Amino acid sequence: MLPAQHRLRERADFAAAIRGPGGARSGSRLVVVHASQTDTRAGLPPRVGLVVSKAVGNAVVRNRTKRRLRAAMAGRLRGIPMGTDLVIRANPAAAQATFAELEAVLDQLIPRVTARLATGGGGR
RNA sequence: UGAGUCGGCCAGACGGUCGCGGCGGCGGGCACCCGCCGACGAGGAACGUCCGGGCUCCACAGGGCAAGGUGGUGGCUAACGGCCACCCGGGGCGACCCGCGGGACAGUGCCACAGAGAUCAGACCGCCGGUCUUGCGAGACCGGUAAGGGUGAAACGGUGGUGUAAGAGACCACCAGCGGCCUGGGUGACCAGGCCGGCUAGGUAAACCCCACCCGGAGCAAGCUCAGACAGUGUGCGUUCGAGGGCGGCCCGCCCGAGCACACGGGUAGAGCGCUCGAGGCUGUCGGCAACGGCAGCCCUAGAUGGAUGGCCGUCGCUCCCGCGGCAGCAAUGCUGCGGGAGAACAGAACCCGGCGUACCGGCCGACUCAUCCA
Repeated sequence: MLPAQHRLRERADFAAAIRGPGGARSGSRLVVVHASQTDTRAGLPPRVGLVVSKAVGNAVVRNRTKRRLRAAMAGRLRGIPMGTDLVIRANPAAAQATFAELEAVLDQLIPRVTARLATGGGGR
């Protein structure tokens, strides 16, 4: 688990990051990254939430996938702007990916969504 | 040594590094939070949610019906559809294994195809007797017959005899099976033996049904406490002659009872408790064939809530494959050394226990059976 201040835990926050106004999204074969920024959280630490559905695998596979994504994100929190909420959604292919592959795809996708937020825009 | 049966256990190990959860301690601080240290932190099935309980709420959890479940006997247990022992039936040379194992003389239904006939059965062929015809080979009609053939999963006991025109439990002996009685053994299911009877009875209850026994309902989003939010309006019924409610159905009884139902509109779903000390685990001992129980000592062993118990790296061990060697052997093959490669299952607590069922790479230990060899 991530430190408590970096955890996204309310259902409403998940919905806002995935579907809310002013959100950005970028995806690949392994994962999809959603991001949003709201004025009420300006200056607060970034938060991350994970979505791993049953399509990914059984409980053991889902747990392992979440733990790897969580471990990969723990070292990348510094690179995320203050006040940003991120939701990482795992695709079924993520279950077979190695840790290095997951790290590579996150390094590619996270700068892309945060840049889209900065340009004021909902890059869909 | 080979083949096999049963039972139990394990579920890679160690180290480094970066993290997480609740708990305890210390400090900053004392609203809330942060830092450091310490021990602890998934399974044999945590799984499926198929049974049984505890616990919580429904006033008590009452009677009957319906529905549902269970089904050899005795025991164990909080309880069970579980477990143990035994009985009966079946399989195996054996260790042992398998059985949804009450009732088909309470009633109803069904039994395809084949076959002449399928449950108050049935004369197709055959066998026997009589009458008639005759070309003396036989044929037709009437009657008797269930011993033989043929069909079928199943054809109204089996073998031998008496008997007869031919036959038949028509009669007799023995055997099988059925019913009744008696004696002995066992708590019992049942077993052993004797006598008598009528001579013979199909299967299916996982079809309806009958019998005996069990069962109130809902579930931790149970339930309790606190905090917070909003906004009511209209219609109908009713206040001991009573609406409505009592958590899946119906009736009776009992209880609560001043609000309830419907339509439109509005709001909330946050925190804490429940939440882990329990039919608890381990060891020893006693009783019991055993399941299990009694006693004594020691131990405390996950409690998350977008959901912790992990991510990454290294070393060693295990299994399999390939290559090159060594030893034993006629050979198949077995053991072993080095190098390279691959693999490591099924699966993740969510109130807690007792079971069942299902999934699973492999490894270890013990008891026993059969065959062969040696002594």
